[in-house]
Amino acid sequence: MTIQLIFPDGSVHEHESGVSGFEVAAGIGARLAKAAVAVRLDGELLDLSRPLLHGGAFEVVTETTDEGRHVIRHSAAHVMAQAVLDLFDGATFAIGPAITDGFYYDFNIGRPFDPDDLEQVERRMAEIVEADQPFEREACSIEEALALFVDQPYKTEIIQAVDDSEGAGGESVSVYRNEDFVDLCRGPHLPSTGRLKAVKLLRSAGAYWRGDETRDQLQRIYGTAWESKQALDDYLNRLEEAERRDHRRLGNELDLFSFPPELGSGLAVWHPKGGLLRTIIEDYSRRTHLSHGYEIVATPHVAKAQLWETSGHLDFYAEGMYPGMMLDEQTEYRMKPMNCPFHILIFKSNGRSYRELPLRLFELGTVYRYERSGVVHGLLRARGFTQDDSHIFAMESQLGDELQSLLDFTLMVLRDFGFDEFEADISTRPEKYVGQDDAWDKAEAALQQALEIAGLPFEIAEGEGAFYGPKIDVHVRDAIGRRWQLSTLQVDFGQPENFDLLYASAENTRERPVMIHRALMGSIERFVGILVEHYAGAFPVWLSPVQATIVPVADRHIGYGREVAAAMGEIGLRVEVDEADDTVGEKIRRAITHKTPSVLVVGDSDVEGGTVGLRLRGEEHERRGVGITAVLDELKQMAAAPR
RNA sequence: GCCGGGUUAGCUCAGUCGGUAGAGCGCUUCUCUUGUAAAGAAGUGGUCGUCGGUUCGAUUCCGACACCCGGCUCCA
Repeated sequence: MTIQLIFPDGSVHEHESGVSGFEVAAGIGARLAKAAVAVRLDGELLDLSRPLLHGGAFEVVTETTDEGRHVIRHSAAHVMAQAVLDLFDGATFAIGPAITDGFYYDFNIGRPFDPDDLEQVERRMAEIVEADQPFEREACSIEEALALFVDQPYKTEIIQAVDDSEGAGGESVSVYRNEDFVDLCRGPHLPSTGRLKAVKLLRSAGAYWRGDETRDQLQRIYGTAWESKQALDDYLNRLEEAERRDHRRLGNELDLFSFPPELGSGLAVWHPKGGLLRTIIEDYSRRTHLSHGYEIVATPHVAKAQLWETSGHLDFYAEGMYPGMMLDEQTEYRMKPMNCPFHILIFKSNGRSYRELPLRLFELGTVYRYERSGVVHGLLRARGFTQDDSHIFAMESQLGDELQSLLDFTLMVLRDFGFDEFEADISTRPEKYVGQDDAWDKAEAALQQALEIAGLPFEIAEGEGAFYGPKIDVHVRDAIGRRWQLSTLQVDFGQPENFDLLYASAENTRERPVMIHRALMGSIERFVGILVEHYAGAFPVWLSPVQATIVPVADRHIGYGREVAAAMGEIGLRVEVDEADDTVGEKIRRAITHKTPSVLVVGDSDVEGGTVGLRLRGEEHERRGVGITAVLDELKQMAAAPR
């Protein structure tokens, strides 16, 4: 009996039924066979050794693809589990998937791993790889599997749940064996452990069984595995690059901000250069909101607890709020975790007409959220931060148009800050929700349509919406490909209800408006953190706190340097004169390490000719003797804000 | 909040098997007056995170707390 395999190029090839994926790959080419780690038949990934029993779309999965690396990492996870079970008596193991750029496995060895343990595990893994043990797949019944893993409570639980993602599902499960190690696994795996060429364990950490904090705390070991030593090194270099970009490190080196322990966890102070950077960003934000139909408001940082009861925050998110303060006898006050109730009260301060809608209230509003102690992370997750927050009050009929222009505005802002790769999520109605079904339907459709018109790729996160409305989250990719969630556009049917918001319609009836909560940068703190990492601290000129450093060659050139600085300051450039008693080389080095976009060296010939030596970031050579007017023009142009 | 690791000079870090500490950079001063990524010299700088315990003696050992780091969980 023969089967027909359809290759990716559309060609059809006949093979004997039962032929292995490896044999097919070898028939195509020796190099392909060597690089193969698995095959895909009609969408299903199979081991190279697996007999192919039916025809269909066929593809060889090679080691340099994401899927191929996934197979490598999954096999590496198995070898790690094998090593741990070899080394630690009574060790139990839970799950060990491949993840982006690596893999992990969760264990219980009755104590945490220490760094020496990891080295030992890594050495044992190397021995297993050296032994080149074949991975062998077996199908077994649930009963057989339970007997096989009788000493393994986590495996037993998985088998009993017949978890489709772990075993084959249904009546039987698959296991993989190499030597005396056996693990429950769907596969596929490499043909043998010897195919692992570049594996490294990275760290261990606690993790809950099934991700549930009420269940066992397991010990997770993270590792990474690649198709070659070179690819592993490249990855490790990328990790180092990410570390070099870490906003906490750069924030310190560039003197932008700090987190004094005296203030408490998650609370930043902004140093002069960071304060300037923030102000530039905030000014941009106010400017663009004003030119896009928003009105700026300002609101306090605390309010009566009663307000948060009306808004529902105390019901749902009390544990995320700072505790109350008792003032004026019996009145409790709370720090604000959100700005919306304040903006709502501004809406309510007047009777509103449909003619005023959509009413867009904007504020750089500072909020305080009591983040759990283990989660604060520099500027990216702080306890006090400022949102570029707006609440839009609109008629339901305006929702579609409003969301669409809002999305345009959002993308404009993100592009202005140097992001040009976007992805979005639409989060739809959860199980418990407020508002009418048809209103939800319309809002979800409006969100989706806005994304389609803007041409953004998006995914639908079913049931992930807040109870009060659906939302769009916009993610960007940074300069080294990392994904960050920035903007959120959120429809709210709940708060207008809670606060009994009304407007007078054209027919002079009282109607309930719909609200949109939205933040584009999200939090200014977090946005700055992401910008620091995106630009590795080397901000575009318009954002640089210091746009030019003037370096006098000798003391006698300081006066001229100051004149040049004054001329630059007059056209709005931010300039410093480095008057320190250092050599020219040292001063230039300092300016460069501080990521100043332009360095202007002034010496005898410049004083004489009214020129400077101009060194721009990114240009290979400096330019000598450039006339002042030309420099001013050039820098002014470079420093122009996007709008 | 949970698990693990950590906290020594402004920064990055070494060190003390319990007898109160060191480097590089920075900073200050002096000399040099410099032309495109580190001139030379001399200084300065630490309640060894906080509080308690053990001890003749604690920066070192133990405990609690604070803060940081890596994960988990959470993220209106």
